[in-house]
Amino acid sequence: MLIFVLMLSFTEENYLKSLFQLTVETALKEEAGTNELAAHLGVKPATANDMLKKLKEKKLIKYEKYGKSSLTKEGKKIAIDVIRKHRLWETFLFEKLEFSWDEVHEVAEQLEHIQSKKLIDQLDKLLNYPVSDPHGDPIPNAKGELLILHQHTLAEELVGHQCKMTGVKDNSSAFLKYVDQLGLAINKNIKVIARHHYDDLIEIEVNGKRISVSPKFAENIFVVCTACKKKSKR
Amino acid sequence: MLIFVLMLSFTEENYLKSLFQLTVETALKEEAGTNELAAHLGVKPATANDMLKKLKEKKLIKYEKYGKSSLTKEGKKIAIDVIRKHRLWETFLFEKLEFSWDEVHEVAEQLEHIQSKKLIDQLDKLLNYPVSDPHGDPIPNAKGELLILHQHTLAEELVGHQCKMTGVKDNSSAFLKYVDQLGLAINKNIKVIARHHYDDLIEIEVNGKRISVSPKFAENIFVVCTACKKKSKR
DNA sequence: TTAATTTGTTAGACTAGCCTAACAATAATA
DNA sequence: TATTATTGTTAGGCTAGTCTAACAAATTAA
Ligand SMILES: [Mn+2]
Ligand SMILES: [Mn+2]
Ligand SMILES: [Mn+2]
Ligand SMILES: [Mn+2]
Repeated sequence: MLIFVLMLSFTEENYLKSLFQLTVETALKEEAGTNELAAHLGVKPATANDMLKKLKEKKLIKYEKYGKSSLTKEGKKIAIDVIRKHRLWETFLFEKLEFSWDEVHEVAEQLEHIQSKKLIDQLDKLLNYPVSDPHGDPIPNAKGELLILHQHTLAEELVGHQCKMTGVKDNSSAFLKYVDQLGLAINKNIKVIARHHYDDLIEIEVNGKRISVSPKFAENIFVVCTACKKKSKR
Repeated sequence: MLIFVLMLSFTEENYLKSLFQLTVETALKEEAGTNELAAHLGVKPATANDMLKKLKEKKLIKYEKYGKSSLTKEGKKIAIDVIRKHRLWETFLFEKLEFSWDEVHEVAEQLEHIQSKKLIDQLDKLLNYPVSDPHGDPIPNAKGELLILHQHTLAEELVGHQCKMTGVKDNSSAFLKYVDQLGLAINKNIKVIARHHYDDLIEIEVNGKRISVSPKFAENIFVVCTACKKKSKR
């Protein structure tokens, strides 16, 4: 019996990953538009359009002319696998190779395309089956199961509430370094002191010190409210 | 001041590596032919010819129409860097991820193209600055210095001499598994018992047992003679 | 030293992945 | 509803890397 292994290029894998991130992972919608996808990947719509046809041909996405696109079951499986590899590599770089959390993403973008089941499973084992990466994002397990839980952001937190930082939305090096600078980090306790309506700054207390952050900043910090403990889905 | 980083494709890196392996590393010659290089890379001569022109343009090789090719200083530097990455990754897979020596090469072929100086230097540190890979091949250091020492092969060893296995020439999985099967491994002591001229088999003693190996097999086993201790260059 | 063989080159074609420019369909708005 | 803006598609072109087929140069053998 001949097993057919659908070998995808780096580019194809990246399209599937992007589509996943624009739909399933943010759970806000089931499908994404061509321009949106192109923008997310940093290519022109015409380019994305070609690839959408190709991925449809390979039965990895659902796509109809002038319609939005979504992943098929098979496409989703591949996207999750790429994300698993990305996050395990980020964790490896952070835990074992002394990388800081703002340095890991760029290198993981390359490493996520290495093809070797044994490699990734052994890496998982070496890291002791981590459940989240250095940015607080959940790592899919070997079966492709991914915990998708909606964390709310600091921007949505109520005044007076105590919460704990669980992750970041923006993964850019610039943002992450800024977070470091302010003394924030995953698992830090944050108390929302006040919202200044004059300039929309949010005053918080962290490490026993008071600082003010912008709404843009606060929207990129995931927190879990230690007070109201309410469950939610991402 | 703008620093020009010559970004090479996987393919270009592979051509430089191949050229290095056909020339410098085996020290038998300074230059390689187009057909020879093409065969080593598994492409057609016409394809290699195109790339040779391109690499000449980039000043990474010396090449003249109808002539042999050789690496420039810059080309050599890049080739050694790729080889360093390849062998460090092989060592990592072997030492940290429970890969066997016949499994590492294939994955290292992919990993050797990842671009990150920090990654490779930290990997080197994690592995405690290894000097040779699982196949006994020398690992270039961070400065690009590569120990090129000629080891002779079991096929050249004299009858009656005692020697120690130091590496393998053939890195194929098939060969390496065969070596395992016969109870041979790096650092094993081997005594050459006899040469059977009838069928050219070489009888050796290893692990207290006598076995016979073919000339083809013996030519792919590097040894150092423990008796005659003579120095030599590869 | 001519002929045969080997080695290397050129021309032309193909695919993947990207682009721009022109256009078509859909959605938003007046 | 008609107009405008947005979104998506097509056509055609580019580069990198590969191929085949035809040919040219260099080497080897007769
Ligand atoms: Mn990342
Ligand atoms: Mn991450
Ligand atoms: Mn190898
Ligand atoms: Mn090796």
